[in-house]
Amino acid sequence: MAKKKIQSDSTTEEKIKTAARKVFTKKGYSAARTRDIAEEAGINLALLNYYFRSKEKLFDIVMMENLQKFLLVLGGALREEKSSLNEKVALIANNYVDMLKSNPDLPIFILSEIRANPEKFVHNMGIKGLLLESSFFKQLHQATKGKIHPLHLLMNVMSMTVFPFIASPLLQHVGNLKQPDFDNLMEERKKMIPIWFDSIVKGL
Amino acid sequence: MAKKKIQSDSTTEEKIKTAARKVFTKKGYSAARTRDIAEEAGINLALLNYYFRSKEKLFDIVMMENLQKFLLVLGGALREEKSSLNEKVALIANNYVDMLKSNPDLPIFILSEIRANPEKFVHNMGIKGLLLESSFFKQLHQATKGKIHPLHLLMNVMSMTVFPFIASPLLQHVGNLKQPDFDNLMEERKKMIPIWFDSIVKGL
DNA sequence: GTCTATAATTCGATAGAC
DNA sequence: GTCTATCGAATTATAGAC
Repeated sequence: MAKKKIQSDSTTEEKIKTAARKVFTKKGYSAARTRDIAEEAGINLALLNYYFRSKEKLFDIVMMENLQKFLLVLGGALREEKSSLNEKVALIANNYVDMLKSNPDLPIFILSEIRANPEKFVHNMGIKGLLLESSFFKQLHQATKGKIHPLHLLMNVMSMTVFPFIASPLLQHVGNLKQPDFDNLMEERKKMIPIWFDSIVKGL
Repeated sequence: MAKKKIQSDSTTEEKIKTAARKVFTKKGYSAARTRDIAEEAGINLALLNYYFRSKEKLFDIVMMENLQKFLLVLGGALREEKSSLNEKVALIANNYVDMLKSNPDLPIFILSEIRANPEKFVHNMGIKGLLLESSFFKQLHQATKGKIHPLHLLMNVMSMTVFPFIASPLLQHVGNLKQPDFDNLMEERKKMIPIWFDSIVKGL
């Protein structure tokens, strides 16, 4: 408990983890090279194995951190007990857009690696029954009036928020957008997604 | 023009391409092994290079085919001149769900590879100005009443349709769904997405 | 056209000096 | 703890027999 956490990247171990996070998240497990990580960290290749034993063990750490970062946004809404459904949707949209503007490669990294290795990562995610028993899910269920599965509404919120970041290179091309244009659209979505969500619910 | 196309997989070249399509689409460029492709095709490794010269050249063929398959669904809606906006949305949702049920790895493959190599694949896509000048885009623009960027509406349709397939391993886990349950949800979305889209437009 | 055998390179990991 | 040097396995690609 008495950690000596002076700075984030002060120790060699932290420098390697920071570099690994950057390289793995950008290129994925298979395309990432341990030599790239070592160079990015400004240390020698041997040190990587000295601290983390293998590429896979280092990757697992990065994967778990990234998975937690991604699910924490949704988890934050689940822990809000007394807020309304629309407030939770607004919270999710806002927090995801803010987080993904700084981490645009995160969703496709997570979803690719889970798909490549479901049995390995689909556990230890801590939200197995957590979602289905949350007040958020109950609110979703009420909003559907029994007409559709509550998961549809959750899919819609997650889709409209996260997908544009996954498809951004394609969207920017077909929409003839520069990066600032795209960022502006994402900012607009923060306030529009709750409105759209409300329209969907009212139209059921 | 006078092709001798007897069967799809009759020739060795076609067998290799079919195997490559399967392995590359499932695992991506970096994780795919030419040996896996050769084994999947039931031929020797040397034959792969005899027909396609290199892993990368074979990959480029698969990538272009997959990119075309993915964009053709959207392109189909762009070519519908006289149908209404809601009809086009229904067409997109139906065709994407049908296609992605048979090719669940397709979207994440395309979007991952484009992200890994934007400058290489973002060209030759044939829909640069095609979208912005289409009657579909004009209809989207009219529907917004000048309140939001028309791309938002396109993003919403694509998101709600495609994203669930990208995130299916995660969604099936947190929603406690088996594969048939998930497929049923996707079938429901074919008819719900046009309704939800209409609600969004009316709520603007 | 198809195969076996192998070359050439890359990559993850380790031994050993300091 | 950190480095240089190198090993061994895996991978792409090719040479050459049939």
